[in-house]
Amino acid sequence: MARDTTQVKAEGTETPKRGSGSAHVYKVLRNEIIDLALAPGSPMDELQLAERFSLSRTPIREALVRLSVEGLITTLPNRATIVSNIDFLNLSQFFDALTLMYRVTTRLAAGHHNPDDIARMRAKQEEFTRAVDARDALALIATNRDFHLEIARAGGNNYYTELFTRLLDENRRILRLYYSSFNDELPRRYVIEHDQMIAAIAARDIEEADRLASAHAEQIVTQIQSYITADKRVNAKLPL
Amino acid sequence: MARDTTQVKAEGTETPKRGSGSAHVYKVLRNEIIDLALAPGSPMDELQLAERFSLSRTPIREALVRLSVEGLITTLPNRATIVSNIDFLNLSQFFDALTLMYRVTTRLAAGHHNPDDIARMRAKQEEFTRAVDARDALALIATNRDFHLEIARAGGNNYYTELFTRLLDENRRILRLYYSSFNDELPRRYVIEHDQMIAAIAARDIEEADRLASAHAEQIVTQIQSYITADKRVNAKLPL
DNA sequence: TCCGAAATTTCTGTCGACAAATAAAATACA
DNA sequence: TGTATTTTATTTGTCGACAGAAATTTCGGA
Repeated sequence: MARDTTQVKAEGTETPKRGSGSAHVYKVLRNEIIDLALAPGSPMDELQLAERFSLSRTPIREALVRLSVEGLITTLPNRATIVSNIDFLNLSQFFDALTLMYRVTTRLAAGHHNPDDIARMRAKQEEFTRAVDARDALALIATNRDFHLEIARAGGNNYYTELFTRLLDENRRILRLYYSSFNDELPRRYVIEHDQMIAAIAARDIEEADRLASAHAEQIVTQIQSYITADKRVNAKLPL
Repeated sequence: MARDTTQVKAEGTETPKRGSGSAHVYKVLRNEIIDLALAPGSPMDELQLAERFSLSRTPIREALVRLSVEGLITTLPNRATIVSNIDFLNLSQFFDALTLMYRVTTRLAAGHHNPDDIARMRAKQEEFTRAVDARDALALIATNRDFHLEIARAGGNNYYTELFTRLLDENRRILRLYYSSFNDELPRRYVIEHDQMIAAIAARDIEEADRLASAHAEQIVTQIQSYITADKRVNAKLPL
């Protein structure tokens, strides 16, 4: 019973606040999808979700539409909507876009940032370092995402930040598949690379920031690729 | 009465087809927003739209959520949802992203295309040329968009195609403001540049394709900028 | 026992209605 | 006459219900 997720009580158990219903459902489901608490392919029954969140089907439906636009779920017309599969066939597209966004956002951050941005990056980097020290693979994946999003925000281009968010979330979903095979080597290197990136951005050295971002992206891409090729059950994940 | 758009009859007046209601509303509204038939800031009354499309509020609402996620409309909580303003303050973000997508998609097309792709590009380019010959500014804007989207599709990266679609639609919206001030010079040049781009892509000359895409983007950006600076009523469009 | 058609069930898409929240109008007061 | 407050009206957010489509089950025939 993969869909038997724990009941979610409305936060505070007080005023559920008019209009917040669908937003709440959206956030919860989104996190569950990204964290793979809801497996790709698992059905999203509206009636079941309505019961779980103690809401009518209408706000549930609104949340599902939002998720659908973002590509996190797929709706079969007149049939069940399911959690979107991770598309292992188009991974190269994904890697290409991810690398480009790493580079572009880092470049922009190097050019556009203000002191507050650097402070925020350092804070996120500290969280990331803590996750590495604690050998908490899940927190590591999440904080790494947040760190790079902070750079994107500092870059100040919303079009890039939005696409990058999507890509990093998808990345988080993929990495989540392999979190058990994490070793200690790579994360250590990531900590160092992150520090270098912050330094280059703070120094407004665009070319150096770009170089570091490229190398960092390369690391992550090859890491994922090695996980995938090492996975003997790869055929189990290929959507047919 | 800017919102008094012509009544839309269900296509064919036959079977409205279950499940197509909201999709239809979405498409129609999307086009009207992009074509500026619905002016930025104009309210999207659900009841009014329901009456206009002869539907209940539910499918209307679903379409509005879709548009909202794409940023085409803005929803004030518990209040009217309005057509999003064109953000003249963040134009540089827009130009930056547009230029990058022009370049990246053209590069990918030069590397990934197959013969069918070239044929499709030529077809779109022919439509564009016809619009230029007919001095039809509106068709010119639309067919230019379609031409470049065809290149993006040939490139084969859905992440880029999606972002590029958004950017080109936003561009179409901006250009629509200035269609009356179009002269004959620039479109002629665009026809030539488009032909050169097709040739470079067909020859799989990635660097040349990139160079042409950059130049093309530069043209368009400076064109828009000159329109904006020449517009004395610029303050009327600044969202306050 | 196995296969195909009919019946049933399940779930989505749509509808009309009600309640909360905001905006607009009306009223009271200085 | 101008401003603050109450009242009304409009509009969104949510709900329960119904009808159509698919999937599932049941039933009949070979």
